[in-house]
Amino acid sequence: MSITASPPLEHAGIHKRERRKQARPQELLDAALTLFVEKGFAATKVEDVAALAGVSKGTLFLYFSSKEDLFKAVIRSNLADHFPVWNQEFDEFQGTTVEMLHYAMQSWWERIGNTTASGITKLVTSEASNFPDVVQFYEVEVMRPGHELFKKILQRGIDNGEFRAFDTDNAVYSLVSVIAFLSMWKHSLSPCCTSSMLDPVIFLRNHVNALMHGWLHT
Amino acid sequence: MSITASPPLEHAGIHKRERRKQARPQELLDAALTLFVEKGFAATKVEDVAALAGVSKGTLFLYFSSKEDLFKAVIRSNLADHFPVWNQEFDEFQGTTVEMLHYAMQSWWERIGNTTASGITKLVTSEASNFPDVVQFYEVEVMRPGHELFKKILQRGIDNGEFRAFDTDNAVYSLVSVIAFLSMWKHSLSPCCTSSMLDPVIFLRNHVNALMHGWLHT
Amino acid sequence: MSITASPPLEHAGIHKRERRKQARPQELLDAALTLFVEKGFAATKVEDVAALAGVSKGTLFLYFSSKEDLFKAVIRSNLADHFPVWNQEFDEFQGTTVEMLHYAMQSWWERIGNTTASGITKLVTSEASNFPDVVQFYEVEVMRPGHELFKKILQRGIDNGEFRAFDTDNAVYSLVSVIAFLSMWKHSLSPCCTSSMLDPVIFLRNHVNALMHGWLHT
Amino acid sequence: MSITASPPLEHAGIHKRERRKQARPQELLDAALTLFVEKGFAATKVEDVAALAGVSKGTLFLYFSSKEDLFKAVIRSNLADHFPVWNQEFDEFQGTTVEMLHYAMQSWWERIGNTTASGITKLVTSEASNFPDVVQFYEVEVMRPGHELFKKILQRGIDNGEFRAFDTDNAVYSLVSVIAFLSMWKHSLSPCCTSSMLDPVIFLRNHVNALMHGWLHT
DNA sequence: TATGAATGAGCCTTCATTCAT
DNA sequence: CATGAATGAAGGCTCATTCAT
Repeated sequence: MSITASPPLEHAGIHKRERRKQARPQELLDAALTLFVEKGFAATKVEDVAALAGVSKGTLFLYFSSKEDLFKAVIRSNLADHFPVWNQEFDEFQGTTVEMLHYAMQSWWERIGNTTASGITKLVTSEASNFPDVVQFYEVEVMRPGHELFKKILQRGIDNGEFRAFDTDNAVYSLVSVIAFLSMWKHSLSPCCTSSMLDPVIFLRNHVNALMHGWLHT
Repeated sequence: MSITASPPLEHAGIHKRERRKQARPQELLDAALTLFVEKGFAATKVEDVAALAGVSKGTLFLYFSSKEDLFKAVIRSNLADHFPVWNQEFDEFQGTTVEMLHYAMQSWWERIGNTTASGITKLVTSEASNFPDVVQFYEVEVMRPGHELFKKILQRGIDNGEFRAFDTDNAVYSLVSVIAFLSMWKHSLSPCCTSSMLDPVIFLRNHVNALMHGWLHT
Repeated sequence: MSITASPPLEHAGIHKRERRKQARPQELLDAALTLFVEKGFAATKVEDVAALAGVSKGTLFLYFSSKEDLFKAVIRSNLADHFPVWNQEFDEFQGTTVEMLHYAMQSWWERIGNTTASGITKLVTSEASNFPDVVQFYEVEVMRPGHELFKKILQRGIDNGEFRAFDTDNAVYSLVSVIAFLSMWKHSLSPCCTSSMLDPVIFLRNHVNALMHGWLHT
Repeated sequence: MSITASPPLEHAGIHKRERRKQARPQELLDAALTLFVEKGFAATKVEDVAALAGVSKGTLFLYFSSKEDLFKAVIRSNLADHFPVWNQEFDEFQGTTVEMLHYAMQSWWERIGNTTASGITKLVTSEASNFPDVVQFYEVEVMRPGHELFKKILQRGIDNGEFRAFDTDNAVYSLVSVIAFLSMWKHSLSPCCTSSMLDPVIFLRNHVNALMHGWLHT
């Protein structure tokens, strides 16, 4: 639940104060994620992050040495944790590759996309040029593993004869692009666009279906 | 129509200085677009915008009452000019709808995507929640007309029997999402990601091909 | 009587912990003196003082109500203990006044100058205008007794015919100034000046000799 | 008079505003010197420096990139300018070396000691360990040239037979120490010590006399 | 007593905005 | 119209001080 899997604390030795101390970093990271995603990095004041986490300005600096450090920690703590799980799910998956692709997209939406966590994508995109090293981190820890995972899925489909052979590298971007798009949509456009309804679940199903009919043997 | 190019004005009785005077606002808008896209709104200093436009800080405020006003003007001035042309091209287009879709995507890349203009998309997305009214613009001036244009194209395909009947509203997003994705890619990730090669022209062709095979009659 | 040395207490019924408790204030004063002299009052953090004394930040405030209070206590506790001894030594001194002056200067260097205690002089000087009342202490407790002691020595020399009559008040400053100078030298310049060698013992001997014999040919 | 010897500005082209701009740095340096000497570096707020110079906080940062930069500029601008003059005066001096020494000390007092500039010595001493590079600068630009100048004077006295041969290196410190002492006295002790009168001019004369003639009966 | 997590006033620094020239 | 020196509100960060444990 927290970053550092913490042993049960209910026993005698741990006081309320101490329990707060251990929870603080995550509370601050959550608050920061919310505000960074909502207003952008520069437009968010550390004081507001602290307030949202229920602490004072000074407390934040007990746990993060600077606003930028907080930014990196936010990105780090919300990424990359899912890939081990997903890679394992991929290895153990029993159904067809078609089902697998649908499952992958839908579970992304449920676990990430429909969550504040997808704001990270928007955040990294928005602030990329101001924090090149963060982008490096994002590329290595998120983009590349994600790309590889999708590529493996597509290759599985080709290998077992479901799909005809095609350029999987480019095809991955056809999947990734809607993930990026829905991240933007959720955190940027949709809150402001009263019209323009879009049901992500249906959209994802249709999108994958359309692509796959193009990839299937005729 | 590009950022730096200006149509020859020597024929009229306009002196060089006066020409500069008239060009000022546009030069400032171009400079602002460049920097806002590159660094974000908050991280861009008006002084740098002025410097890039070749004028002093004070001059900028002769034309735009505030930094926020400049931001909105940047968005406004870079929107919506293309749709009349595209709508006309659509009406006059002679080939198949498949060809038409490829043409639409490729010409978007050539005229917008591969240009500073696509930075608008990134910009609006990045700063959306701080400027809700700007998103309103964008929705009315860009997203909605774009959606309608693609929808008309898809409907044309259905009407003339090329495509089977399908949910065109959602299908449009399968096209729009890659446009959004490539805008982000060009202005955020690709400048920082040394690896992860992506050829937009090939990607767009493959993407449309895959989708259409899904949309075609089997 | 030196800063760190503490007389053996084991004989009494005082336990180790209690001994620590009684030693706390002095340990804090020693730590504060060290850091105040080294970095100045403002640049010294109370947390560092506490850490150097081996206690927590909170403990420091159990003994001193504020950083300023700590500062004043540092000055107070390091002053004035030497003059009774020196006055007695003066009264009992058997040799010539020339010998006496040399002895006074050399023993100042050994007992004070070459010790953290001379940092007090630097400290008072550096922070004087921010703590005028501290300077009052210092004047009454150190400068005035010191001046009187030197004046008595010089007067002794005049009285017993070793010296010709001269303005002893001003002459005292010729002695005091090198004491002040060596205090500064030890705690400010010499740690930073790799070149500029100065041997205080030799310098003090030469200085006193010069004052007494002069540089001219007789 | 100012740092960058400025051409006469009274002619037409220079407006009031521009004249201020050229005067600002020196005004700020003067204000900073005053406050740094009076309260120390850390205890001085840049806002107070700006206020004393008659400008706003922001203006100060137009001319100095940081408080530390201002500190270094203060030290730099008030030092080292006198040595060329003094070296020349030494070369052209006609009288005896005894007269020369008296002249050197008295003119130091008039031109530096009795001025805010002597506060620099106190300032460097107080903040030495926090700004080691400043001390390096001070040693090279001030202490060393000063030492050499005095040494040349003493050597002149030995060479022309006025003085007997003695250790000039150490003797220089007998002169330098009173310079340091009077700097401290003026800026630290004397403002707080209502008693303890000290007339620097008389003290300097007596000090030099004593060093040269000694206190003993001949 | 001792601890150290928490606080928040205060300071350095930035930068959008103004205005005298 | 254009300039750029000047402003001052705002925000990141520090650190003396408090207080629950």
